[in-house]
Amino acid sequence: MAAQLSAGAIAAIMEGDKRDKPTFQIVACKKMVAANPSKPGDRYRLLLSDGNHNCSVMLATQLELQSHIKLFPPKSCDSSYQLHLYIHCSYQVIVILDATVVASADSVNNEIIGNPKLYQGSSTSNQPTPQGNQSRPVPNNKMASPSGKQGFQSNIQSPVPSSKGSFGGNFSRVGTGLNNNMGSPPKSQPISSLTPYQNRWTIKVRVTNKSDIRTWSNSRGEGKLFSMDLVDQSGEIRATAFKDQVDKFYDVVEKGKVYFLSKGTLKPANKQYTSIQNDYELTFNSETTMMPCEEEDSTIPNVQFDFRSITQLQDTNPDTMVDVIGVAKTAGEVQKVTIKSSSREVSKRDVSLVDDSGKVVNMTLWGKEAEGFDASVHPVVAVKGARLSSFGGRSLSVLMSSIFQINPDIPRAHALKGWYDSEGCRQELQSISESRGMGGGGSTNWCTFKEVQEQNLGSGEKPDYFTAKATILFAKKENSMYMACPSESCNKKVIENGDGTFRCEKCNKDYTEFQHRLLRRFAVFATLDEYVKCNVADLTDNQWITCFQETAEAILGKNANSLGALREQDDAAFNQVFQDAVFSDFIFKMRLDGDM
DNA sequence: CCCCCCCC
Repeated sequence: MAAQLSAGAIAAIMEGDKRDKPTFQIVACKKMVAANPSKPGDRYRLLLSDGNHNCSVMLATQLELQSHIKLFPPKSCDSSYQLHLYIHCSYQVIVILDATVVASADSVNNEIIGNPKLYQGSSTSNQPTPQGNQSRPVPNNKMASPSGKQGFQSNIQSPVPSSKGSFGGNFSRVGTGLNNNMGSPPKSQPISSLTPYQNRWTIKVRVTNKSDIRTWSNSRGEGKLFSMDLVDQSGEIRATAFKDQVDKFYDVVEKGKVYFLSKGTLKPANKQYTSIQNDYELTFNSETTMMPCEEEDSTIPNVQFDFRSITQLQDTNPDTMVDVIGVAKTAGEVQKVTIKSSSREVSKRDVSLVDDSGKVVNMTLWGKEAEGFDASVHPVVAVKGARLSSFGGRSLSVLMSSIFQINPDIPRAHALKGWYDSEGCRQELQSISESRGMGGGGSTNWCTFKEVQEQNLGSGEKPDYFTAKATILFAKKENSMYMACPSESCNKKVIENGDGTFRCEKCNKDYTEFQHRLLRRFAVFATLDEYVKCNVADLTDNQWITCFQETAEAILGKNANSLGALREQDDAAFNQVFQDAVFSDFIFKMRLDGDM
């Protein structure tokens, strides 16, 4: 028994009417060129028939609907299927958000029902394609101002199967021209319906995050950019403005505000750098317009988190971006660290984050967020787009692009705070981050130097870290000490002024004293226990390593200042210190710098 | 067209 098609539904939908769960037949199916070759998700365009008309539609990729595709693989494109469809119609493009098979191709003998003609617009006289009415006037966002009057309610029956909750019906249909009066509110479509296949659209979005302006310079050129996170009921997307667009939009865009945003280039998103849930991201171009929405529209949500519990982080691949929420149980002191690549100094603070999955994770804050953080009141911390790393097992870093919120007013935060105050604060929770200074731990990368070579460690752009048991073979004592600035954590080499004072260029100050500092080079031989047995005489795997102050002091068993004094007073004893270090064994945690 | 996000 063949199901009835919803005759006339295509024309009705295209002309602004709404149809609940119309039934169509799929008369053709075409796999599109992958939008993002690195992503397995394919994109399909279907030719639907309501018995009267054909219409080309897109399947939304973000939906679990992809599983339906298995029912009509490209091989059997010519077969006919009937689908019970929930559709969302937006600017000249119908995007299928959900569908149910109600009849197989076999049940209609693989034949096309009726004699459908391509739908070519409401006036069928001279519209060559369904896109043929592009020549009609389009809403002019510069003239239009939102009045709060709602347009066509798409009234989607089935919520999008997504963690983001229900897919509200606040999207409007635009652009068919029929009910498009100039001066009416800008019509918008959902973020989730944006694709590279459609280039005229308007979305109504809240800016939930806005970056500073950043400049870049590389082999492909240089320029400046800023990026922002945009959210509506249907989802989220990241947008970036370059160069001229920075000048045009940076001051217009205000975090938290709602905008009508029209036109831009959609391109595949690189998920490596964001936790924004969209296969695409948006690049502003010369046609892009962005109009503030005059009145606050509370139907446009704010930041959308997709939290993972701390225990789940153990099973999440490192070097990905995650959303996390937890209670700050403890926080370390602010530390000043010097960035190797730029010699820049930044503040960092490690925070222990706990949640009701019963686990603790270490999260690093940087800069002002590190300096201003107070864990004594155990605030709830929510982060969108924290970087998960494998350091110490699993740990987190809050990036410049992350959204970092303290005590956000969301249900999950209140629940966590309640859990912490009533029981969590007294529980002994297990950390998924190795505590600092520990030599062991499941994640320690034990290597011999031979293995370091075999694995090409240190050949990437980033440094590699490994741990080796090694024997000191030789301690080079020449030029191993220098006169350093006496001020704390400066360590800059001072210049002797000749009058008994010492100049530090970094501090721009003269001092009456200096401190000795060590910068040591040791030849070492790395071993693993079974490796040493057969290779102890083989010194091909020796390695020069550089040790800074604290490590060198540990190896030599003397602090730098006493060693400096010894050098001046007793040359033989000074030399003996270096001799004594030879053939002693240590466990070294080493950094092998990349990009050498 | 960025995608650096630091340290152990």
